[in-house]
Amino acid sequence: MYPDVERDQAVRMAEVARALGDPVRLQLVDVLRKHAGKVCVCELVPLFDLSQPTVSHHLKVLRRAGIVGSAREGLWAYYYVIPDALKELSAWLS
Amino acid sequence: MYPDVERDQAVRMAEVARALGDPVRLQLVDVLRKHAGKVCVCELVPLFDLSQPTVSHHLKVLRRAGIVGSAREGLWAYYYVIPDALKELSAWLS
DNA sequence: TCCAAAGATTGACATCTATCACTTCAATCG
DNA sequence: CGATTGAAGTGATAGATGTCAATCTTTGGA
Repeated sequence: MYPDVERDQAVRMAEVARALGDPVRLQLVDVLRKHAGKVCVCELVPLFDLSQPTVSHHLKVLRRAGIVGSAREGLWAYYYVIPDALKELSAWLS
Repeated sequence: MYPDVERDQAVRMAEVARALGDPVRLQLVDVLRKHAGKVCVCELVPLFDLSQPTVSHHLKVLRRAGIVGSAREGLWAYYYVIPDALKELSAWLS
């Protein structure tokens, strides 16, 4: 009925969707996007009623999915949304 | 730093994203969308290297997330994408 | 050199998930 | 009615996930 032109693409997009499939991670991305720059972890943690390691874990999931990147500056770690990381999924959804 | 204007919205969108966070389910939605009408389960099952109950399970997940609907017609069950089900997430991603 | 602070990692735990074989349910047709 | 067929439900199981307390690592300052 249908050739699987989509298999690899589906795997990639599902990976991104799964990473966004948690309210905390979706809000993290939302904050990072709205700030249009890098945000310190120390600012992100107080936004949630979660321990620091848990927030760190969610950021790691987002990083693994290629949605965010991080940069250390001194004691602090800054996170930012990787441009175009959401593009493929966004285009498919539209 | 940021008021949680997004909490409920984030929960809703994350629910949709999580449902799309599996390659099989994403492909199911893709097929249903492209057919722009209802598709019989008996046509969906052979598209995947999965048992019929597993495909049925994935369709149930999509139904619970409000992404697809179903209609029985005689022996057959037809599934279709619910219009606007992906709208909120799509708009946020854009 | 030693301490304090930011953030990541680890270990543990309970819960959820994807999958299948098996069974059940519902509807059509002899 | 009885048999057949499409599809959903059940039970089981291996693996993933979200969370925290405790620990480790790295960096900057006293």
